Amino acid sequence: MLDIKYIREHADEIKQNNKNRGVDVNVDRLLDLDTLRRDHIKQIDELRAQRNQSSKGKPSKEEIDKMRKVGDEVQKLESDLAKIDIEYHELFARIPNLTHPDSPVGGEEDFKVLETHGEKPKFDFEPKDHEQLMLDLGVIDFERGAKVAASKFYFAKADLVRLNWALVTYGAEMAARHGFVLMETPDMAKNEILSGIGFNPRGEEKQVYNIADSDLSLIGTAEITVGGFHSGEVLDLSDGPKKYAAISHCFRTEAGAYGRTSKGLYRVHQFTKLELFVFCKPEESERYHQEILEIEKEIVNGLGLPYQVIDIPTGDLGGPAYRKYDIEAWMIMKDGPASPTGEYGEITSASNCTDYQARRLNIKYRKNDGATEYVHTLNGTAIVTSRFPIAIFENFQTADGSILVPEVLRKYLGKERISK
RNA sequence: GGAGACGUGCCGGAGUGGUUGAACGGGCCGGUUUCGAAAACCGGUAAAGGUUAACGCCUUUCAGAGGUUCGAAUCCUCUCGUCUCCGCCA
Repeated sequence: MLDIKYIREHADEIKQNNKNRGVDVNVDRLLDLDTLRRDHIKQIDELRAQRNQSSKGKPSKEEIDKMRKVGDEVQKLESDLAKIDIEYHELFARIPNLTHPDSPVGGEEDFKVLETHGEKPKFDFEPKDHEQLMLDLGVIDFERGAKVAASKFYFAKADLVRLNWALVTYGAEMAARHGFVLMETPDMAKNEILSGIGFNPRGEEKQVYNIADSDLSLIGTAEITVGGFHSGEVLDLSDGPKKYAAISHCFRTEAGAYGRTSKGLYRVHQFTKLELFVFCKPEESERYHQEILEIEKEIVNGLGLPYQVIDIPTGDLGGPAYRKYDIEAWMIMKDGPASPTGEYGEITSASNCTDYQARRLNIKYRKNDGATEYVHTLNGTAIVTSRFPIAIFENFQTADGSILVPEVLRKYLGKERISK
């Protein structure tokens, strides 16, 4: 959510920004509704003031009659206002965040490569993709995942489980070293928290599973629960920002995603993720955005994966992000392009959401002068237990079909090679 | 899951239909006093929205939503949460 005052005063900028982001919202209609809305509020306030004036003492019969009429009028205006509010909020919620001036303008394929690290592997044998490798090693079972739950669910087994745990532990220790407080969160959240973070819990574009007979949904990322953690609070940031590394299961319907890269583990309905989240002062958010990216790079560097860092273009930022960096690891992905380059697949994503989420979730901090102001929120992936293993299996496979475990994981995994 | 109690400001805690944004106490901030401090005394201490050039004025908010009423923190309904007891369980 943006500041309606800002939209009023910068309508043209907002329209251009929406266009860059590929979002079609009728800004003029929103501003009309805003005017109408304020007009109604003004009238209601005036009538209420009248009524309050008369209710100070015990009113006479005539006064009661008069006040009854005022009351009716207020009620009518309020019901009109309620209707206006619905459309107003519906439009307002669809306006995306402002955009960093350096974000490349364009669609999904117009990303900018900022950095490239590591050497792509050279195999002196025919390399396999992760699905084949995992099936051969007996560490994954998609068929039974489909039997028990649905297609695109899976059972991880044996050393894949150990690898997942090792990755999470490795990532968590790295995050903790950087001052992030470790957290396990609920795997469900109220729909109002989902929308506050920018997920749409209902409607055609929804990406989440709803829980029947309740106001809850399964979370698509711990970003939702950690963001909600401080909702409605005024934070004390005098000792620095609030930094959390939160682990949760993540559930995604991936509706409409078929046909995109869907081989193996790349796009599944459930995975586990360690998410970094920061609540900070507005002037610090660009700095912590860099810090999150640096930690992600440290994690991926430690694993020895070849990767590139990309600056996400305006058309692919989603609603809440002001700027977003993804790390894409080199992958085989024989089945189709993981990213538009055809060679790299997203394994992490770091977003600066400025005050967009904080406004909706009402998260502020107290400034030195005692006033309050919305915080900035940032989030980034530390570890994901689906795409990290993809990259590890595909990059570190050997001629006999076994997988060389990255050095940093060996102490957690207890072995240096995953083999039959 | 069953039975009961409760949910008021930064905190404790009054308040059962009409100057109650809310007594009283604590905390915090400012001042007086003091060489300084403590104590004492005095004053201040919410947020959101509307309006205004500004001072200010107005509206809303006593868990949340809805209802009754000319008028609700106070009455009614539902939801959420907390506590106690029972059951169940990791």
